[in-house]
Amino acid sequence: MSDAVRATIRALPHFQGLDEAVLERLVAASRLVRVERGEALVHEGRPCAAFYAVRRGAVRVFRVAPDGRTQVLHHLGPGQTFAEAAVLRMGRYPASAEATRDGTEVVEIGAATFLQIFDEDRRLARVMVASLCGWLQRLVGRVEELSVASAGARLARYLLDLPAREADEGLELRLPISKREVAEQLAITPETLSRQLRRWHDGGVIRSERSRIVLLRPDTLLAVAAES
Amino acid sequence: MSDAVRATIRALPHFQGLDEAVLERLVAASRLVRVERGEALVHEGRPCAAFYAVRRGAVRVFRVAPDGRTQVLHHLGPGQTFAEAAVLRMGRYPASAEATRDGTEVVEIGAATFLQIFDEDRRLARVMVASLCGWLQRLVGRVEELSVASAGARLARYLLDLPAREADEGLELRLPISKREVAEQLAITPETLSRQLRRWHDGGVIRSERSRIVLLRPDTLLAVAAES
DNA sequence: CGTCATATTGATGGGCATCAATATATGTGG
DNA sequence: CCACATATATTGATGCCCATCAATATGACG
Repeated sequence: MSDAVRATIRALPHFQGLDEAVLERLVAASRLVRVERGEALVHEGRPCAAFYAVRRGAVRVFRVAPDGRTQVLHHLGPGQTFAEAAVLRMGRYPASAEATRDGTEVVEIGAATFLQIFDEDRRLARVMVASLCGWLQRLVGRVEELSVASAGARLARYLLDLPAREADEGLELRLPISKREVAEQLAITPETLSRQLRRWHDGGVIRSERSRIVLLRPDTLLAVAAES
Repeated sequence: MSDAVRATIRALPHFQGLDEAVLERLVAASRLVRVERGEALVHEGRPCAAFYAVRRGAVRVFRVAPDGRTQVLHHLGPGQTFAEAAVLRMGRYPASAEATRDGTEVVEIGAATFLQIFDEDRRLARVMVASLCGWLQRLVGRVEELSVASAGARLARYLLDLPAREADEGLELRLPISKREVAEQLAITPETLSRQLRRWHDGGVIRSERSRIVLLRPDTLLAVAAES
C-alpha cells in the first residue's frame, strides 16, 4: 500500500536527487487514490490542497468553457504529474481532471509538506522549475499547432510522435487511447479524424485496423505534418 | 544609463523583496539594449544566455512553422519579461523575439549571475516559480481559446480585456498595437478582423475610428465572448 | 442477445482563409 | 509642401476545411 506510494514518488523526475529523509516526508504526506472512469480528481476553481502523479490508468485534464463545451488540455498516463503549478501558486485549480479508465490510481501529494520542502531544498526548486518549463514548452507547441496547423497536420504529428516499432510493411503503432479521445486532444471531431484516416488508407499511406495503425509511407505523413 | 537598467530591474515583480546587494549584482550582470523595429532580440534554437525585460516600445514573441508561417505567441509591452523559462532550463530559446517599434529598449539580464542568485535566494525561487505559473495559466487560456472560441469571440475578449475609460456613449479604448498585429495575436487574418469590426459597427455595438474604439453596448460583446 | 459506447459514412452549411482590388495612412526625398 | 513609395486597412468574390446533424455499423460487455 504505502509501498506503492513510495515507489511512485521515488520514480518521479521531480524528486530525483533528494535525501532519503526528505523523500520519506513526502511519502508520509501522500496517499493513494483509486477512482473509476469518469470520477473527478480535481475541480476547476476549487482551492488546491495537493498535486497528483498518475500511477495506473489514465487521466484527462480539461476546462469547461462558459457555453458548456469542454476542451481537453492533456491526456496523462502513468508516471506523469499534474497540478504542480496550482500548488506552487497556492491558488485554485485552473482546470479539472478526471479518470478516463476504470481502476485508475493516482498518488496525491499534500501541498503543505511539499511547499515546506520546496523552501528548504534548493535542488527541489531547480527540478520543479525545469518541470514547469517543460509544461510551458508543451503548451507553446500546442498554441502554435492549434493556430497554424490543419486537422490533418495535427493528426499526422500525433501519429508520428507515438512510439512505433518496425514491421514488414512499415512503422506499426497502437493508439494508446480511443479515437474519440485522440480527437478531443487534437481539438477536432471524431468524424473528421475518421475521414482523415480513411483518406490516408485509401491513398495507401497507412493501413488501419481498429487501434492498430501501420504507417506504410511515413514520409508522406511527415510532409503533411510540415505543411499547412 | 546604468540608472535606466537599475530602475527597470527594481521595478520587476520577479525581484521584489531581494537585498540591495543582490539587486546590485543583478544590475551589474545586465545591460540596456536598444533596437529598431524588426530587429531580432533572440532567435529560436539558439543557446540562451540571458532573459529580457521590456523597458520601452514593444516586442513580439513568435515561432516559425516549418512552412514559413509565423505564429505570434505574445505581444509584450513595458514592464513585461520573456525567456525566463529558457534561462532556468539552461537550454535553447524555444521561440524568437523581435521589436515591433522603433526605439525599443530592453534590459538584458545575464543568465549566469541570475542562476547563481536563484540558487542562493529562496525568495527568488518562489517568485520566479509564481511567474512561470502565470505564463502557464496564460498559455492554458490561449489553448482553450484557440480550440473552442470563434474568431469573433476571441476578438470580443481581446477588446474587453483592454484598459478602457468611461466616455459619454460607452467604454472608450485604444488599440495598443496595429490591427494587423491584433489579428496576428488572435490567430485570425486582418480581413476577418476588419469584417468583424464592421459587423459590430453596423449593428451599433461599437463605434470605431482608426485605433480608437468605443464600446456602445459592452454587454453584447460579453455575450459574444462567452458564446461559441 | 440486447444494450450502450465507439466508429464510420453521408449530406449540409457556415466560418474563415485566400486572392484580388482599392482606399487610406505613414513616411521620404526632392 | 507635394509627389512618390510603402505599409496598413477595408471590401468583395470565391472556395475549402471542418463542424454539425443524422443514420448506420461495429464493437464491448453484462
